[in-house]
Amino acid sequence: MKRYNDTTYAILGILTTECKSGYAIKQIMDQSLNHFWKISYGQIYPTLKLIVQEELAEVRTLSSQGRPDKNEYHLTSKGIEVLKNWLEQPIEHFPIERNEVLLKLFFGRYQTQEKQVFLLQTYKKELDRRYQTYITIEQAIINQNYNDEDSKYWLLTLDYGKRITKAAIEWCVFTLENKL
Amino acid sequence: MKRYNDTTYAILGILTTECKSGYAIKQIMDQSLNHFWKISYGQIYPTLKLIVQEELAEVRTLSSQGRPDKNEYHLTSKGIEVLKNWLEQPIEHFPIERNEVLLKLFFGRYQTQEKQVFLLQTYKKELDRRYQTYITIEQAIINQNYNDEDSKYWLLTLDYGKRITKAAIEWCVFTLENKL
DNA sequence: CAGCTCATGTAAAAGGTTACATGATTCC
DNA sequence: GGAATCATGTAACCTTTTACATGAGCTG
Repeated sequence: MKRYNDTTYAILGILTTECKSGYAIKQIMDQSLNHFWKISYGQIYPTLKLIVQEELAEVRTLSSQGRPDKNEYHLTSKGIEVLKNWLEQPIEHFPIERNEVLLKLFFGRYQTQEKQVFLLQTYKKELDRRYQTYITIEQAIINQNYNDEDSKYWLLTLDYGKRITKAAIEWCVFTLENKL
Repeated sequence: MKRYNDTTYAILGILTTECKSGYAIKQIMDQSLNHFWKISYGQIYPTLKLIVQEELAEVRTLSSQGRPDKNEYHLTSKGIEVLKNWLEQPIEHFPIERNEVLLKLFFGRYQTQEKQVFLLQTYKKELDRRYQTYITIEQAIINQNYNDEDSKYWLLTLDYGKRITKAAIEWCVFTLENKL
């Protein structure tokens, strides 16, 4: 079976939900998947074109008065097959995050202690902000989609985000208190 | 001050250590920075060329018999200035890791439970392997470089790696036991 | 004598971001 | 009246990976 990149599979996956336009894909990405996947319009629209070319989805154009036309993409059975096949394949590349904060700290010898403290405090603020965002999304999913089959899995990914973020916050606190 | 990309700063930073050739940069990357930064030869050699062009480092070619010539790159004072300046700048992009495991789990509805379990077990194995690697590197740093000023910071980044990885492992265990 | 390590490098392709262009509606 | 939202899309650019090329010495 022909292979596509992960971005294509991510979009294919989102097309199984209510989100069926380029704009809606971007929205759900920024809201619900933001902690482990993000994507720009510069990828979304060309990828949707590819998906139609490959007959993984069909496009239906809805012209609403006033607003620009909306393209709705609906998965074909081939599209669903391709998605399911990808889901069954073992993971090839386990993620290694690129972390600019750690990169700077790695060369901390060339920085003043004051700047190091500032770096970690800023990082901690960002992590705190994220943690709160996850809780907000979690509540939104629990309130809105409690009978949706998807929500179980969405909550699992959020739990991951929360745990990782909490560990990172604890590292910040510990490092600021004891290690610099 | 002229801006370069993070890869350039990473290499600049490594050139402050004993590692001064393209090959040695790749080695330390794969060993000590691997948990938050990685890089390929396809980036290293062109970037080193750029660094010399920009007069951030000077190159000294050592021809050893038998082995191919070795290029040693030594930072200029301008190079050190550029590095220090970057270290002082606030972080622009806080990392968002792309996680294929979570992406697949997000669409878990289209996968069998059996495959979900396998996915998480494989991920856990990889995380366990990583955790062990961090401990090994930690020991190596403690034994070899205990009087090196850098080692303090290197251990801090390893502590981060360990904490994050441990949190991820705990999520795997919890999810496998209660949530699928 | 096969395979690994040391050592440098390039070219093509893939992947991704940013900036731009367009334009109506709705909210403050 | 200005800003945000809805909505689509492209082009240039930047970044990164992969595959290739070369070749000696050392290890089992």
